Amino acid sequence: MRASREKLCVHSPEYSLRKVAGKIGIQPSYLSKIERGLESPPGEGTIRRLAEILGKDPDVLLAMAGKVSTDLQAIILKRPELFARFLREVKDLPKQSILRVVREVRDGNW
Amino acid sequence: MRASREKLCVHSPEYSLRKVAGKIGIQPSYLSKIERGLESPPGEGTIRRLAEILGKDPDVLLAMAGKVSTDLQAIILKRPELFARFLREVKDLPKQSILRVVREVRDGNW
DNA sequence: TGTAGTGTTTAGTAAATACTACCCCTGAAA
DNA sequence: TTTCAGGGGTAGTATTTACTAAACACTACA
Repeated sequence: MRASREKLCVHSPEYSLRKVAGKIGIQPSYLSKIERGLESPPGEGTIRRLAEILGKDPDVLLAMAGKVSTDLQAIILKRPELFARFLREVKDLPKQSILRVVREVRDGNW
Repeated sequence: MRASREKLCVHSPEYSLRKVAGKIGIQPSYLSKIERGLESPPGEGTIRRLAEILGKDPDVLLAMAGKVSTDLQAIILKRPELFARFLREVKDLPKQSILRVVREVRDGNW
């Protein structure tokens, strides 16, 4: 994650630790510790703002922090039996099968 | 949730507040407050033990507490892009469609 | 030589989470 | 009539989460 920021920083000083920390509304010292893994990862909001600035997928960044987005949690919480079963059944399937299912379902080819 | 326990309690004194609290390893006063909604819901472990004793689906009890089981979270965290997309695409589908997907996928009709 | 910018260190904190420990009152059975 | 199981009340606590604030050290450059 540090690497992402530093790559951007080479091209523009807008991505220095202090600038980025300022933009996402945290202290530079805190961001420094997060990047070096000395501090447990920040909250969801902070991770999302960071993802946006770095141009990363928020779900992936959240996953790196061991967190599941609250909107995904809300989806599961609305129908817990259904989605619990769903996830446990498809969890080991190859990506292709799952994507195919998503596509078929979404396009209504039933 | 209180109702579940009390229903069982009518038939057997094994389900009194004290007995149940003892079995799941918490103080009776704590269980009392949880049942009356005076206390924020307990941790996942406690909810799971309670679900087992009351014969309830742990995923449903966890959902009532606003929590998603850590094993489901782990499934998402392993492939966050895939499952995030998946959940957002199927979230509004009727139960029947989703169950059908589960069945098709599980039975390997592909 | 100073000053502007870089990342880092140290110390601390407010709020939430997940409880424990102990005491109280009531109503039915012994 | 006491005793004991039932539920309830009050207060406190350890741990975790998600940070802040202030000072420190290094580099470059003007």
